Amino acid sequence: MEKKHQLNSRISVDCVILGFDSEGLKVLLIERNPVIDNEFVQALPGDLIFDDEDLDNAAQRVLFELTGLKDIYLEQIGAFGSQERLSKPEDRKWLEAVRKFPDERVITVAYYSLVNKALYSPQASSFAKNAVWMPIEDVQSLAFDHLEILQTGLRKLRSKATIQPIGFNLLPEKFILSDLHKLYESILGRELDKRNFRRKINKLGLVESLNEKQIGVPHKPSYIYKFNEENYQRLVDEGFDNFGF
Amino acid sequence: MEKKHQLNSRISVDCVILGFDSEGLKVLLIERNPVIDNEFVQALPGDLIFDDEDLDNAAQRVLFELTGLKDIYLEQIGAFGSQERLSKPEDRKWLEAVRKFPDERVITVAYYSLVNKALYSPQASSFAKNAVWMPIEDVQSLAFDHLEILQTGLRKLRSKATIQPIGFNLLPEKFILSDLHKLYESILGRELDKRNFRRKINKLGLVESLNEKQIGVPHKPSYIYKFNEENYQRLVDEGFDNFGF
DNA sequence: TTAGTTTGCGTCAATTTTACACTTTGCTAA
DNA sequence: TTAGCAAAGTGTAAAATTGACGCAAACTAA
Repeated sequence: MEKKHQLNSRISVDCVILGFDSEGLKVLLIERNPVIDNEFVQALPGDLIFDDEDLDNAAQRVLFELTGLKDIYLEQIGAFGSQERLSKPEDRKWLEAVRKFPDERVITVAYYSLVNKALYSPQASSFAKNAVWMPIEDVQSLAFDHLEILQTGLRKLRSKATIQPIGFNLLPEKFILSDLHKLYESILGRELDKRNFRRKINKLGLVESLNEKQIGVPHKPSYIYKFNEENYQRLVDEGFDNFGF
Repeated sequence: MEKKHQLNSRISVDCVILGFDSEGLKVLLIERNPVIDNEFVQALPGDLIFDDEDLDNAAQRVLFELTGLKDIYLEQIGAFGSQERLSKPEDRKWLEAVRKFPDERVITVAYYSLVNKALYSPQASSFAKNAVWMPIEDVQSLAFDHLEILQTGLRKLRSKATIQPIGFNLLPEKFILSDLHKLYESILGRELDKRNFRRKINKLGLVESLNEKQIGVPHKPSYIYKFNEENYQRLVDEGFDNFGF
């Protein structure tokens, strides 16, 4: 049997940044500078890491360099290392245009986050021509294996949302219950009965009512709520249920 | 600002192989050939990948080369890429003894599996001097950041076990309910009421009774069961609950 | 004043959870 | 043969949770 070699590879990071607003879930994509014609290939923000930075820092840095987004809590999705992940023709051309060693194998470590879209205005820079929020249901094709990464990230988010509360960073400090309701429906991708939803939220003590109401809305105004930090944190730590079996 | 470089790194894989038997959960560790004195450092089985193999294959290969274990279903835990992960003095010495470029940064991708310990007899080879099953509660220190990897793997397993049935690959084809009961107690690390446990298993249709009993046991013999493949698979696909909220 | 819209309850039946103890069966040792 | 051990196997009642519902209240805009 022939002796194989343990050669070097490069490591990159890719970020699945999901943004929530009243229209649903969107994902932050960059459009690469076209190397041929007017081909705008969309991709997750991602790039090679430096040799002297931790993975987590690299993800933060790369995200910032490409989109201007800063101080985002990123959670690892996993590593993607298929040999063919860079071999689509349009990707090859782009790599040849921008990389010193376009043939070198790259293994990527993906991260994700879910943010309150209203708080962030991405600004494309570096090799990103544009940075756009794309409704997840409209995403058709992405560079490299980024579609697979996106789907894995979404699955991870959904699974996480059924175990832990979500929303602290996603809603403004003061919000109404139907915002939270919509958030959960968006994430889980299905309808949840309003009354049962509210009952559960109340039982968990996840939110507390401020004594304020909406004003100027053309319907019965809602009370305004904030998260109960103590209970929220407890549920993050313990999870909703530890058997579920 | 100084221009940083995107240098090469090496990629390794590490395997957290958990084995279940009547005594509880154990983890498969290798002991490296000592480079000084009689220092037997324990480590997860792991090594650098080749440049022409997928991560998943690399994990299979490395596990086989070090321990002889083959055809094990491995699930990714994630990537571990801290800069200091190789910098403990005893690890440095070992790397200097066995690696061509001991200073090069290595990012590792970890995998885990839970197997029926009785079916596998690890045989150390390559740079592994010994391969041993170690009760997880006895693991004190491991090479590199392997303790952190082990803990992350355990957390992942526990979380998975509350969402999906577990046991198909862990118990022999025919087993008794108290085996399954012990399995769940081992994984979750807490007691489960026998009657409630059995009721739930029955309701889910996870197992079906063969018309056989244990023989030769010094107590009332149990009926022998097998998994109901159909229901088992359905629960793997659907999970126990998809809101849990 | 009315129509339109969303909020914010509340209830009932069905299911699930939790806590808890005793009898049965077969073997073993006296 | 018998007594004792060890694990198997079973039932029930109270409490909590779920799921599927409908309707009145509050506010604006026309």
